[in-house]
Amino acid sequence: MAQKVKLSTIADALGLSTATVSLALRDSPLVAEVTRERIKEEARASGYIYNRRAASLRTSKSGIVGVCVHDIMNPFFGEILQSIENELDRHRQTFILCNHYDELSKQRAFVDTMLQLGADGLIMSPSIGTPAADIRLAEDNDLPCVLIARTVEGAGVTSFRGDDSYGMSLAVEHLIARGHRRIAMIGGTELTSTGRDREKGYLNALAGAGIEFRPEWRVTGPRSRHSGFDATPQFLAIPDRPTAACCFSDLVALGFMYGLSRAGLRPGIDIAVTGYDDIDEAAIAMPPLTTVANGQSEVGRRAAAALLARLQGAPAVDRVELITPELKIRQSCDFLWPTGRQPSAMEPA
Amino acid sequence: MAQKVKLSTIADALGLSTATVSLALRDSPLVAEVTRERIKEEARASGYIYNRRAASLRTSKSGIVGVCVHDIMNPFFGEILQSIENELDRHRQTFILCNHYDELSKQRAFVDTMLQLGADGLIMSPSIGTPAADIRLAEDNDLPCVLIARTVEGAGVTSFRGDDSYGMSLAVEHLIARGHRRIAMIGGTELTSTGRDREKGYLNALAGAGIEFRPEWRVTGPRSRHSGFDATPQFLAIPDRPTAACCFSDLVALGFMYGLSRAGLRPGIDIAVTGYDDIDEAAIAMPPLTTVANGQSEVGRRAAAALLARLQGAPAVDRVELITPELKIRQSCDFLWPTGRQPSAMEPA
DNA sequence: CTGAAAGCGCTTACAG
DNA sequence: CTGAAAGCGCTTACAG
Repeated sequence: MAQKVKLSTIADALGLSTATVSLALRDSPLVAEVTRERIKEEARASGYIYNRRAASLRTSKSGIVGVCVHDIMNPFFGEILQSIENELDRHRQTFILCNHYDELSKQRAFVDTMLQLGADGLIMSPSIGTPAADIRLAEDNDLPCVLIARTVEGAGVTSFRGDDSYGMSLAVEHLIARGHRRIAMIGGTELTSTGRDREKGYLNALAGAGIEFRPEWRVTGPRSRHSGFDATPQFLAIPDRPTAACCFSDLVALGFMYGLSRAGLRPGIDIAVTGYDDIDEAAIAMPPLTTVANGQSEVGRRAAAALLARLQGAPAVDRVELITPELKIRQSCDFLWPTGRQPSAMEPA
Repeated sequence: MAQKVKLSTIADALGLSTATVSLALRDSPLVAEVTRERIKEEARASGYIYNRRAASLRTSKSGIVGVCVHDIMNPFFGEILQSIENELDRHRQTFILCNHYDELSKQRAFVDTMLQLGADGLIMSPSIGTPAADIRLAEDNDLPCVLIARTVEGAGVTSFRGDDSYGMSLAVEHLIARGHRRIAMIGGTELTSTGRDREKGYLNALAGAGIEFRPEWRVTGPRSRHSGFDATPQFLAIPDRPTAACCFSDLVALGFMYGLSRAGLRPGIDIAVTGYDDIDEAAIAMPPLTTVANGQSEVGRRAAAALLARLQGAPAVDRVELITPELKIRQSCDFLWPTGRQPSAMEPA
């Protein structure tokens, strides 16, 4: 390329002013149809590239929405992200993605960048340890925020997520209804609202059935497939071994089932297992995973819509919007292997 | 917040010029130590936010590197992205991520945005159907590109990827060495260099062992876990059924193994299976997946390093840098189930 | 060591 | 319907 072409290049070539060119390129009816077409043609022919920094500096709108989550690779977020992206696309907002891996420093670097770039809004699944002040800092600097999946107390913004406590109780009640009395819960942490709420649901369901919870049933920590796998030995070592395990997420359940198989146990037969999220894989897994649909695309859609409303000037509202989860019964709590042989789930391993 | 604070706000408060403030904030030795500290303190106290658009407009450097791949949720890319991010972080470049889902229009929108934002560079796994001209457009507008995972002929830039043909031949030769003569290949498409090269490796290995390829062995298409699962019936319907399948990727293999189990067949026993990529899950899967390590973190690291060199002024070079893959033998080609029972892989289903 | 001034490429009142 | 001019918030020579 010879010289960078800018508005004035086009204006000069056509004997017009930059004002007219600027207006025409943005389809302003103020510019005569013919002029507009000549301008667009010239822009195309000269390889003009719109300088968004300059425009944004002038207008203080950037057309950018930042989206930041802790685990981009988790299919749970995949679905949320896709529905956010759809919604944003339709409003011609550019979607900028970030994976903070639950590292506060990474999240802060991203929020800073968004601030410096003059992003119009932010959607995030807040990192473990996010202080409310971090959210308020963004809000105070004209960067409207909407939260997904997790809640930050006192942040003063809306967060969209599934009703984790209710959802987990659905899974545990299902297990209880199938005759299980010793039920472990694998994964999740006190450090997130998700972990706390799902544990609450587990405990509530147990209490509701008059089952006395034993602390050794609670295996905290795992939030990924691999750590679900790694938790298996700890589960197997629980005295008076539970016959069932409700897992923090599908990923944890899937890894845990691998671990069970590795130990010579048959998930769904020797040990009943439930997941959480109902990711795509749950339905094709072996055994197909009984889980809780978490409404991810609704979370994404509504979060994006809420942010878009904020961009139009709607005020921040301090509220959590709960999406009602739904139990998906498949076969991981009572599985008939294709060979035709089906021992009872209660049969000792 | 009352008023937006900018350089001049700080300058006025301290009785200095914006030039001095600007210099001080960027740690210029031109500014006296004491002055610098006073300025930084004032910036902190007043909640100053650096306006990157303004700076970037002035300097025509943005500190942004765009990264665009077709499947962010694939752990294969997860590892690449993480190593790119590490490398970029160390050079204080902001990493902006995009998932183009193999849709050319999404990729184009992203490249456009990067151009308009004045990004410094671009790393991408080009979408199916990317014309070389798309890459050249970016390069011609001062946006240096480096490709990963896939190659675009004639683009004139460097691409980093595994030696797919060699890698696949490793997997197939392993199968052949274990006695298999009827070997299917599941997944991948002619539309990407990856698909073409892996198929080439499969065909070469067959030919090298004097095995005559039969067209019905080639099940094209699947590139995800779910489509690998869905391909199972087609595989099972192949006349004179193959005893083994080499899969296009680990994800395809994992889905295919689910499909096999669903059909009452035992992966690793009734049908030998290989994957490709060696994602984290391969080692914990049941059966543990024999696969080909594809050097993803090296791909990421080297691609980032190459881009960084371009940002320093290194010229574009038209070359493909092949990372040598490595066979990882686990048990999916010869599996001993924990129950102790181990039928031959050749035994009819 | 610090300051005054120009300029990056847009858009937006304001005139005409 | 079109143009002249100011200004968004920085940084960079250039002076002093």
